[in-house]
Amino acid sequence: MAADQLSRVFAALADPTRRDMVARLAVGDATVGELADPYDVSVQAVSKHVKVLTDAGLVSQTKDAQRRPCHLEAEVFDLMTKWIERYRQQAQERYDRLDAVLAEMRDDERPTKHRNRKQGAAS
Amino acid sequence: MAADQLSRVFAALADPTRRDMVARLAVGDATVGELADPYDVSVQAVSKHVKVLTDAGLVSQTKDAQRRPCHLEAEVFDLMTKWIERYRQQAQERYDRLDAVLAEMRDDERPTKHRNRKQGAAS
DNA sequence: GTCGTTGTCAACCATTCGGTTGAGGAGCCG
DNA sequence: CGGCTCCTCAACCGAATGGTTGACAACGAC
Repeated sequence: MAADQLSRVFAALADPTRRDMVARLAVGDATVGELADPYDVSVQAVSKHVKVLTDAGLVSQTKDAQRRPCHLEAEVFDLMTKWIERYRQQAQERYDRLDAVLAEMRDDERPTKHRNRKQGAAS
Repeated sequence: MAADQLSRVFAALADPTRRDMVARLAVGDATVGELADPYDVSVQAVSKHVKVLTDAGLVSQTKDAQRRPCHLEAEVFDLMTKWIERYRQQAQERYDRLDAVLAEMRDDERPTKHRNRKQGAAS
């Protein structure tokens, strides 16, 4: 199983239908039936999708008679954003520094092809 | 198949191993073998992971003799961030100004029964 | 109470996924 | 050339996924 929350969140959003549901829920809460409406799949399938979103912490459900209004939880988005930003920044940084590194390498060696690969082990 | 890029990106990052690889690549480029090193899985499995990341646009590979140095592509992160931010903001907004306003706006639609429900409808 | 609505659970099916092993292509080195 | 390294492709396997249908619990409406 996906185990950790981040995995569950990403997995949940990997499905276009579920992303679409999130988009809809961003506008306002909706019951399972309302969520199911735009799609030609069965209500059970939608119920499953909602469960996936709920397990991921993206959605919470309350009770309203037989209905189960779904509410979008904004906090989990921060979890993703944090992860993404972290590595995006590192990658960007590294990219920005690339010129310097390349210049140095260029200066250091002539095109003897590879001699000492691996800039991989940085820091 | 997942079809669109956003789906592929999210699906790619849904796997902890692949997220880990991204984390590693954020530090610096690495060959497939170097990527495989920390894990107890076969090189072929890692190669598959790299392919998934590549198909998602998160990673690019170049040629260096037999090696295939992997490079993290920062741009795709923006695609995700954009999507996330969009709906996070909507959800947050909606949360901030509470249901009262929307419930009022929506009070007129009320289909014959149960008027009690929240602001479920989206156009 | 009975009926209709709403949603979930369970079982099943086809496909996908992450892993394996085996084969082999590409490229350096001796 | 032959051998070694690095990596990918192909086939296979078990588990998870997304969908279906059928049953049924919960609840309001009559």
